[in-house]
Amino acid sequence: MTDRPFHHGNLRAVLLDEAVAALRESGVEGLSLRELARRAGVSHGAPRSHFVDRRALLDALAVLGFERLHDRVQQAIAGSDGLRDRFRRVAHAYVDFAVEDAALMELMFEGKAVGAAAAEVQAAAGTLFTLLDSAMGPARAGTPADQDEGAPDGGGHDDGDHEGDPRDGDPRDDGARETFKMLFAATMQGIATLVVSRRIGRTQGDELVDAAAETMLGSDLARRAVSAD
Amino acid sequence: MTDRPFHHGNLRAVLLDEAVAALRESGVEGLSLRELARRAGVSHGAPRSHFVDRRALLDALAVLGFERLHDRVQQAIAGSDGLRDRFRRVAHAYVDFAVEDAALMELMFEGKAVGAAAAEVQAAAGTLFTLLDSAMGPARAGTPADQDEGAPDGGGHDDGDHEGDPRDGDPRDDGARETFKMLFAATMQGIATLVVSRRIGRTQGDELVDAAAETMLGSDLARRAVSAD
DNA sequence: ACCTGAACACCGTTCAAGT
DNA sequence: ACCTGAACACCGTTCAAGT
Repeated sequence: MTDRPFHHGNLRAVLLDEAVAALRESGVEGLSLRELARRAGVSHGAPRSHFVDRRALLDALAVLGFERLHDRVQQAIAGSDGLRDRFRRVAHAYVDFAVEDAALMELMFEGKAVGAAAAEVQAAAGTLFTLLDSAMGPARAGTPADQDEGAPDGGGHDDGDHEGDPRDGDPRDDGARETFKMLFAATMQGIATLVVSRRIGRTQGDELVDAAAETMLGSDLARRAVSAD
Repeated sequence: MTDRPFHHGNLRAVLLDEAVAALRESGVEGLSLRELARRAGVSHGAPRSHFVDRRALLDALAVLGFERLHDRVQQAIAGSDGLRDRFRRVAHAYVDFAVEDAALMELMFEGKAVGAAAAEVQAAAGTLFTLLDSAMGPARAGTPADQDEGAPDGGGHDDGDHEGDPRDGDPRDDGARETFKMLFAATMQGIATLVVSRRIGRTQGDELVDAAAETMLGSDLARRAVSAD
């Protein structure tokens, strides 16, 4: 209809959408700000108004990626019936997303963001991990399991400094929950990597997801970390 | 000593070494052929004699990466005592390598190589996976477990076409072995990714490796796939 | 506030020319 | 066989100028 296509108030959103598509076509290395500007019908300097540099765009894409994955996992949870089924569905949703948007996933787990952008990415990741936590069934009373929202540093030591009594039953319970959750994310991430790198086929990947889900749910760790509804 | 540094017969090796160092400093995106040429003291066109383009260099680096990881795993196996200890040491060696040389690892599992280069990378990966297989203890008699050396394609269906008798005991045994091995690689890969992306700390990563090793060794899958020495 | 377009430094790739 | 150096197209980034 109009002569000059769009690029009015929503250039930022257009660029991000175009970027997601470009990522699927040619990966992170093939992602060019100038090419994006061309696709959006603006001059090569225009993106600068919304992203100070290429890194800023990449960081915004990482945040967007975590949001989309969060939605996918949420849908998987919504359409599930019981702990076992839920666990399996979430696992498949996670790996499917990681395989379909491999380049986006790469940006989400690059860890190259710095400063405020890094905090935003970590926050988006934290929201996803909190959702994964909720998929593990209700947490122990008094342990809301949200200690992963804070700083990305820490040292990994979280024992022996907040209980006055050395024997207050199950002192490592939310530690197990945290471990289980991260092990889940790591395993699904890794399976996706094997598929993307063609080390295994897609159907073999699906079988691996099922095997992993079974193994994890049947483990000693699960007994301490996961609870039925 | 000499005025013009080196670059005589071994420019290819020099470029690869320089590239590994550059990868550690500035990642895959920061790797530039011209910069490498400068570091090696040759003109920017010189690398062309050894690598037809940037992709060829990246593929060569992937192969080199698999060889180095293979060596690390082999050392871990050599210095271990018993199945459990061996398993744990290999796991840590794998993750340590992946964290220290994250950018190299990225190249190893990108899956962007094409043609002959892709076959070379797959072959190098196959050698590593065969070693991982051997770390799982002796295989069943008559199943040398080397069906992962072939083409990277397949469809994932490997049942019901080579046994004349439908009930020849443990028909899925080496299937379990394959699954276990790939699940191992996937899990360690994923843990490394979480560390690199700063989603977890290094010490937390080490704890995850131990938890994963324990969970995997104690699984039903392990009972079918792994054998004591 | 947002976009244009020239300018600059850097890059990968190609190729004739040297040794 | 291996390397040089000019040439070309592309890129990210900066910035004065427009609206």
